Amino acid sequence: MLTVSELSKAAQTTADTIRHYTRIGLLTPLRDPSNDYRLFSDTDIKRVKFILRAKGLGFTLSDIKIIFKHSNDGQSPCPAVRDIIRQRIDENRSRLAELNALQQRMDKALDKWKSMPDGEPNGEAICHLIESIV
Amino acid sequence: MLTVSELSKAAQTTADTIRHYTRIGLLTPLRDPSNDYRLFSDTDIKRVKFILRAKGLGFTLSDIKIIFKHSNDGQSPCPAVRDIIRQRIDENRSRLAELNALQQRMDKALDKWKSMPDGEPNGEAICHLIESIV
DNA sequence: TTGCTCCTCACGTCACGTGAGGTGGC
DNA sequence: TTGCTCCTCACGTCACGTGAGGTGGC
Repeated sequence: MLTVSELSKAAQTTADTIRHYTRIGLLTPLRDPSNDYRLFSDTDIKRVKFILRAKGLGFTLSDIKIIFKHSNDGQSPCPAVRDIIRQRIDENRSRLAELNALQQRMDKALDKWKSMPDGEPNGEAICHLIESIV
Repeated sequence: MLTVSELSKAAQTTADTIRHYTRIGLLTPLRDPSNDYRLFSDTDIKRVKFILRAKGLGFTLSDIKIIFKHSNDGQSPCPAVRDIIRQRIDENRSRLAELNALQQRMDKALDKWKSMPDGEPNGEAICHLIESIV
């Protein structure tokens, strides 16, 4: 049996993360009756490593909850896993497009501002640099 | 004088957003004593448009608060604006790098999984698709 | 009475991180 | 007593969105 910090070391994460996963039901440790410490099994090491790996592939904790549920119910989680990652890929593509567009706007602005003086505040503008951008 | 929804229309946003900006102190409307409605001025239209424009350049609401503070104190906000956008550009660059790396991992995984069958749950693996990824 | 806009809490989002205050065994 | 690990709240993060429950004038 492992304590919170032992598990966190074995799975290469923090104790607070382990507590968080316990809080939201991704882990269900036993409790030591004498001091209420969480008691994890070796299987929990696998579970945490699985969680971290899935997160690295873009799965959210709630996605992972669904995967665990299928698996606990004796169903193959694989079809769901394929579906979910397709969604996450689409979302990430949109996010990337947004951030790329933002990056261009920022670069353009900073470049334009190089040739502009700092303005003193007046009734007309709050900051003419920002207001000069379309 | 404008109500919440009138201002939101004039500035092309939602009434809830206007209420939010009021809550956090970016806007400080007067109040109608008879019904406690927020009362905005024409200057507030400019302010909200400024907020939306700055957000579009990657400034956070708390950045914008700082800009407003400088401007209200009679100082030019321009030097701060240049500093802040450089930070936001750096942050966005890191974020983009992360998301690009994630996109590659996801694409690679989905591609690899095309040639792999769905596995039935067993004691060994939770989902062998995910566990097959380094 | 109905319909419309306004109001104020206060919670939810995502995945934790961070105090604050307290416990148990060496 | 000191030091270490553990525990449980409960709030903060970012920018709102969303009920729930109530008001005021046509």
